[in-house]
Amino acid sequence: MLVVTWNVNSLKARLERVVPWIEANAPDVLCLQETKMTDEAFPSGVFAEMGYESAHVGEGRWNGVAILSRVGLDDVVAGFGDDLPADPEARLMWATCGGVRVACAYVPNGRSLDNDHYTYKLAWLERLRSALVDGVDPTDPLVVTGDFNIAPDDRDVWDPAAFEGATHVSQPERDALAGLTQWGLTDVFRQHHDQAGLYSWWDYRGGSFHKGHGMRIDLVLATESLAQRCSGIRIDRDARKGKPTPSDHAPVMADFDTGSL
DNA sequence: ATGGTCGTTGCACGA
Repeated sequence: MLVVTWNVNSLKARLERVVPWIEANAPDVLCLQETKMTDEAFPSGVFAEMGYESAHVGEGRWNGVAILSRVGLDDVVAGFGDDLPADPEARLMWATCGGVRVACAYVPNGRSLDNDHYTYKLAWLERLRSALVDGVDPTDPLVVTGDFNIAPDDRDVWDPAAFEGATHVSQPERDALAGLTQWGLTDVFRQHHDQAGLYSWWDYRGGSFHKGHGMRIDLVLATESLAQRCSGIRIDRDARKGKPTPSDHAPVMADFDTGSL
């Protein structure tokens, strides 16, 4: 089962890149972030014509997440699925696809360490951890994937020194991510790749992609029963190139041998 | 190609 996460930075603007990418790569499950559209505008008919069921949790101008699947799409839940007041922003959804529970997450950016949005980011991650603790059996096959807006360690940042005092690399953010892994999730990319310099996001500004100035912030986290079935994971840098304008994120593609699940 | 962002019911702000 090929599971992909891709922050598309507006599905409306990116549809002419996303459709041919799906045709070329045939993901079984495709998790999208930053669709930036309402549920009414979500092009479910386009995906249905390609053989995909889909569900979308959107709010309009900002945020928005979706899950596309050609291996079933059941028990869709918007948000954290807990009893607390709903998150005001459309950043999380769940579905069961091909026997795997899938969570598609767009973690808040944080903006800067002294910003209220950074506090929101840390609280959001803790709420996700609590939702896992309260609602998921860690021995079940679960993948939590999406744009985490966190570089797990310094190998995941083009110049760690340039990010001192900035978001995405701060210890509280990395600790919040560690809270998820301590619950039972594994960053499956690091099961297959040790080296530094493998990124999933490059700023549009200043020719960052051309210079190799990126970060690995789009993650595929899996529970142990699923992580041990991951046969490979790669980042499709080609999707960050060319015209029409690409997203500033590349798709991350993880293969799982789910036949025995 | 000797610089260099993109997206939004935008025209300032978030990423």
